[in-house]
Amino acid sequence: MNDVAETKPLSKSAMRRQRERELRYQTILSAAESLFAKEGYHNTSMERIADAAEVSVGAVYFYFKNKEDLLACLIDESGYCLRSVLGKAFLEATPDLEGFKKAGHAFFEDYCLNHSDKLAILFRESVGQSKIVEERRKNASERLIKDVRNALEKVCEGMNYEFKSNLASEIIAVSILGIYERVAYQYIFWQGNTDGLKAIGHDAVDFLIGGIKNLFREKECT
Amino acid sequence: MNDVAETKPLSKSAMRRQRERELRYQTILSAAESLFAKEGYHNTSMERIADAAEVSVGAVYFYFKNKEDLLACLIDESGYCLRSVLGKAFLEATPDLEGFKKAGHAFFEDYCLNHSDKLAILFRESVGQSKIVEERRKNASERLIKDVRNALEKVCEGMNYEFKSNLASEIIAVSILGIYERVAYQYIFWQGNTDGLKAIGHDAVDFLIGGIKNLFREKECT
Amino acid sequence: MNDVAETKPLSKSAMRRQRERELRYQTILSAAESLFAKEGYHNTSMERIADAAEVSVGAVYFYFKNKEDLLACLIDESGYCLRSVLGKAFLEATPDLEGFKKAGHAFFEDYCLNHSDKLAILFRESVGQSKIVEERRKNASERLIKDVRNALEKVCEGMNYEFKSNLASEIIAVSILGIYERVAYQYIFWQGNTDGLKAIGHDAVDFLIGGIKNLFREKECT
Amino acid sequence: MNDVAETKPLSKSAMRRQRERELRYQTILSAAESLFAKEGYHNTSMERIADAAEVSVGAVYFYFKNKEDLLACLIDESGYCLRSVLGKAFLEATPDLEGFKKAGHAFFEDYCLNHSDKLAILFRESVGQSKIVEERRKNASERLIKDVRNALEKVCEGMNYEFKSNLASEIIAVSILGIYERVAYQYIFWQGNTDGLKAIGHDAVDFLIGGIKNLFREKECT
DNA sequence: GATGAATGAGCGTTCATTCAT
DNA sequence: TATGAATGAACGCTCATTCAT
Repeated sequence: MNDVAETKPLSKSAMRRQRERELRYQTILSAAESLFAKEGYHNTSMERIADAAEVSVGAVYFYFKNKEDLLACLIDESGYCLRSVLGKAFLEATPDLEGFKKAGHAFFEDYCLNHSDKLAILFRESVGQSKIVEERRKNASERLIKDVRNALEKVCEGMNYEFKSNLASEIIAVSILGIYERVAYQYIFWQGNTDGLKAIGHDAVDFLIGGIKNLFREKECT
Repeated sequence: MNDVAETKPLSKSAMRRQRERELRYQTILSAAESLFAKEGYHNTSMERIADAAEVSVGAVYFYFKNKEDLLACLIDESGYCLRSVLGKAFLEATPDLEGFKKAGHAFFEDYCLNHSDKLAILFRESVGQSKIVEERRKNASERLIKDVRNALEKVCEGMNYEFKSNLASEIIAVSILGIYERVAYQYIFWQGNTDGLKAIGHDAVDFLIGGIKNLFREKECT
Repeated sequence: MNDVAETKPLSKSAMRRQRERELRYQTILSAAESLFAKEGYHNTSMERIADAAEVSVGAVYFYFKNKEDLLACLIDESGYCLRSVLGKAFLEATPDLEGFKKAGHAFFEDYCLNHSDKLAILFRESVGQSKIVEERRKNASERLIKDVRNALEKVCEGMNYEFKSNLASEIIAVSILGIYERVAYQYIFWQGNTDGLKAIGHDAVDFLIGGIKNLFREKECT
Repeated sequence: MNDVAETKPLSKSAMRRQRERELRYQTILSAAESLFAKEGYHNTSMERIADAAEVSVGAVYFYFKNKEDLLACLIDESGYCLRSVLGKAFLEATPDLEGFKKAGHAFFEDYCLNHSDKLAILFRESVGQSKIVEERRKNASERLIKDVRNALEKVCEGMNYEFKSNLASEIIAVSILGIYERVAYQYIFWQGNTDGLKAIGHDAVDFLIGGIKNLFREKECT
């Protein structure tokens, strides 16, 4: 695992194997993602995943410890993807609340629509499955919360605001994620209303912006 | 068949049987609720439920069609209980946003703490289990949304406000529930932070009040 | 159980009870017959039978020892009914082979069509169920065989024939029943061809008449 | 996908696996056959079959869809075996009614005695079990009927006979099978009279030969 | 006599996981 | 590395039968 030592003498065939390994890994993960999202975690057997990935059951176990691990990896991936989508939106925005608007729209118009399997994994299929899975969801959630809090801090600084309470920034972050999750659940999973998502997202973003503002106050002079 | 005639002469033994039936029903339901919440839906076998309720497996199947039905009934109960808690808070409040504050605090300080098993059923154990269960959750959710929207309408009238958009009242309702759910999940299920829930709830309520306001505007004069 | 002693002092209410008892017994038996024939013995639960007979499960067990007993009684009834149908045909016929023709037609045109539930019980639902049931079927079969052999003996006498072998009369009887059973099974249960049954029966009867003749020979003079 | 190319290079280990697979399949099927025949279909649990075949329950389900499938396969096998036994007898006979005599004797003296488990499956254990099983029995029956009718046609041609009616050949076939079935049932399953089967078969064959003749007539000159 | 709630052994079936090849 | 047959514990569910009322 020493990168320097390993990097050089990698023969061509070894490199090809490496590439194939990663390809296989991703193929299996994708197959699982799609099946978990479409059929449900418990309705998807390991054999079914192997079939869909066009490998043997044994191969799935070569790349993943077990079924739970497969789900855990998908949670990580889905969480990472969501952070990317939101992060990109924040980066492109001015350091005021515009970032939160952009991020909100990115969630509803990009993540929900273009990564709906990941959405399903993160907010539906991985819920209440086991200690380990719940731990992974918690971690993914915490990373997201941290990102949002960082963005929040920047806004604070940029606008000379402070939080009304110690907890405020965390509560804001959790609340925003709650809104994302539930609005998506309601309109994507339950109503399949993908067309109206832009308008829905618009109001949801307005709501959360109002919420943020209400936990800010202008910084007192010292 | 004559209701009046039939109602009265219900013999004492028949009445006792009726009572016992309902008691048994509730005993089983409670056992299942507790086990589902504590061990997880999939980790709880029907035999385990029967044992906990001190009845035979067959008895469980006499009162409930199957395991799924047990969960569906628990969803209904949990949803109903939540509506009661929130409804009571609204009733005791003035017809302005105070109702939403009271309801929020009721959720965090009453429902989350005194009905944590129901919380777990509604927001964790019943997620992503099956078509039928999801349908039941959706229905429970819709009833809650309707309640919140009704409360919203009253505030509108009482304060001469109107919604910024057609969707606004629904989005508000969904968002509030999203905040409830996620904040509860974060601090109860993941952090087990029951002591701080009052403070947490306080900020969360502030957040959602800000959100609501941001989707209101003063009614234009005609 | 002494018939003479019991017969006289039967009070009116006792008689009514007796009648009701027999009515109930028959109602349950009919319900079971219909359900066994239509849904299959194993697909019919005791509860289902009780429902159909509009009595409680306990009542069924009051009149019948168990499910097996219900089937055994139905076998007896079905066998008795078949004997009646065939016996009547024999009685109305001349003491030559005409009786066998009439009996054959009676089987296909009366028993198969008017007592198809009994047919199903006797030839389908009771097959291979248990030692006891099989014993009952054997007994029913033996009574039928005896009847047929008696008819055969009469034809022998009347026409001055004798059997080619000791076994002949039994084999004839068994074979005739085999033809009845299988032809009925083929055209009723498998093809549902009730309309063509007359023509079918005609050929089947011709076949068995030929068979009988082939095991007869003219009695040698002594 | 090229059959010629693919057939050859089947590696030795692959071939051995193939052989083992088929062996296992047959072992399980045999175990089931024996148990179904001896204990009855409903009294035989899948676990019992697995034990008898010295494999795990899972292995049984690897080779067969379910218990019903096991029975269905056994029906096919039993039907095929019976066709072989009868077919061989017909082939060895002259193209007159001798074939039907030989086939009859083959049934009673070969099939009934050497394949009594198959006899039990075909005529006892598979009766009235389910839609699917009944369908399989019907198919097996139809193939047998077709064979017999073919043999009948040949006799017709060879002896310049014709059938008395359109239905005749089918009725003959069905009747013959009915005689086989019932005679076997009576003397094997009910009386366990294996010793007398030759004599019994002799008379039964005489009976059915008489039956056939009675549905033939000499072809009219044109 | 009649009821129907309660029992609980037993069954068919699934599927995550392993391991010899 | 890759295969896929084999495992077997575990589960949901059924239903004939009983028995207190």
